[in-house]
Amino acid sequence: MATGRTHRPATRSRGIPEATVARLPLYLRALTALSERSVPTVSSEELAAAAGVNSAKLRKDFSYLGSYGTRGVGYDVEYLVYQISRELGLTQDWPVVIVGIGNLGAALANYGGFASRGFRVAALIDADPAMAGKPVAGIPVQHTDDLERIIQDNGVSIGVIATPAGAAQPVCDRLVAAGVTSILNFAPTVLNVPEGVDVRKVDLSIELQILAFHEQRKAGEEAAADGALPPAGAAARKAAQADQGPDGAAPAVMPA
Amino acid sequence: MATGRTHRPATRSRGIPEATVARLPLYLRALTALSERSVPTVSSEELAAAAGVNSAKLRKDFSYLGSYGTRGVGYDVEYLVYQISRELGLTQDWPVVIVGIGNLGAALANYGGFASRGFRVAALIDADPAMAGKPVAGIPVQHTDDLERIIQDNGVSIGVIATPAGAAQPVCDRLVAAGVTSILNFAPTVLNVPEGVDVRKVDLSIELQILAFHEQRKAGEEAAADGALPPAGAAARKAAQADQGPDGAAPAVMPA
DNA sequence: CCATCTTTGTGCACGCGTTCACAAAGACAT
DNA sequence: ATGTCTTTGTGAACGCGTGCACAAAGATGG
Repeated sequence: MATGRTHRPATRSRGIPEATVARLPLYLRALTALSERSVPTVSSEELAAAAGVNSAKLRKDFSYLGSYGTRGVGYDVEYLVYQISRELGLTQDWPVVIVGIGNLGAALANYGGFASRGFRVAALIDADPAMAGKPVAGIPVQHTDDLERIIQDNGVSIGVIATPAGAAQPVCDRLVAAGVTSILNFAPTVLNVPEGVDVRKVDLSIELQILAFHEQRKAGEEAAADGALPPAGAAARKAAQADQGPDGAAPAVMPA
Repeated sequence: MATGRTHRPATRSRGIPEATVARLPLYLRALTALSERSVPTVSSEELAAAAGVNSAKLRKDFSYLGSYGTRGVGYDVEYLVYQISRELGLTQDWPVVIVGIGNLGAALANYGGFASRGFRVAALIDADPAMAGKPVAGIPVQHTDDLERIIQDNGVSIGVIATPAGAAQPVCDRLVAAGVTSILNFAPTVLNVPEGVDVRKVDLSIELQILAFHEQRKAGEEAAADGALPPAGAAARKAAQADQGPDGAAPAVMPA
């Protein structure tokens, strides 16, 4: 989403599909685990199983990066770790700022997964003056007033927004104006950004709602499949006590 | 992902595309905002802008749910809120358990977005005996030993995993065995689940790595576009001080 | 009642992503 | 050196999702 590139203009057309890019971190994680166990090589079948994807897909993904495998043997784990890291830009250091140090922001600051792969929490920023100076995860919180200076001083190009929904867009605008070109948004809002700025969003509520949709359908199907077979899961138990099936006649509001 | 349904077997083939389902919560959020402002109707164009999608896509999405619009006028906001809520299964109550009450788990428990839409945190579960009984977000933490009983007693079908990576799969197995059929996974691991169980994953590290990829490419393109135009953003500043371009000759490890 | 104007609903074409299936490539044993 | 066996890399077909563009539908004004 929000991958607003018009084309592959010049610079060499090594266009790696977006879907592939999204899987590279998955492969990298699996490979890192193998590396720690000192496994020298791995086949596409094994690695695909570890990453939870189809092996043909994995091979095609790697083919976009170049031919790094050896037929009859597989892939050299260490070499592949390096190649993927380089492709993802993880061989360099990425200073990151987190804006909005509430429950979620603090949890993110404490999250170990950040530092593990080239990402470094350069600063924590919050609008609450009472928070200023207070250390979270060993880093003192700074006030929003200094946002622009902080971005500039640290050469930050990746920002994480963990503010309430209402504050997200203004914060986003200021981050972008200060030079941030990639944003990870945890606030439940659609962010408007100029071309050239990438936004990825993480929304817990949306994920749950998608799960609820499938859950409801499972319950509906089980209920529709007659009461012959006894309900086994909690979903069936739930469906039994649900007042309204998934496709009942509209009970509440009706338009004019 | 992990939408392991073989087909639409029977029950009526009202197959709503997965991509559409993923957007429904987005529409619902925008519509709820309109509803709170007492806006009676909205056109596909306006709503699409608010949700950040193409208007044709929005209309097609709604067409899967039925014909709820009025040509020349638009959509009735209240009616649409109800229809989407019903389709997503949000007219009923979904008890949810959160397993793993560390930084992230606690933040999730405190997150207001849960309760807002039919989701209720039924229980918090952690493996640390020292946590047992301690209230988080007003809910006492219970020990992992009681996991099965808690699931059963509360009729839980949706579980949230916020444990360390190593604990995720065992916890997942126990949740599924106890009747949970939908899992939201925050642990950085691939979860193996039997057919019929849906898993959605949220991985902060992966999102950042995807951003880093695009960020690196932007920096590379800017650098390749000659030094004619002065570097404007922080990314360009960063690229200038980066030791290695995105496509330099392999410097470190090399395979045999 | 008719004409006009707005907005929906959708047929169609296009592009991306996935998967199968297989030929080419190389390791390894004899 | 040669044959066999494993595994990669990819051509090709298919299906899904997206967006254009337009006809149908209904509201609205005269």
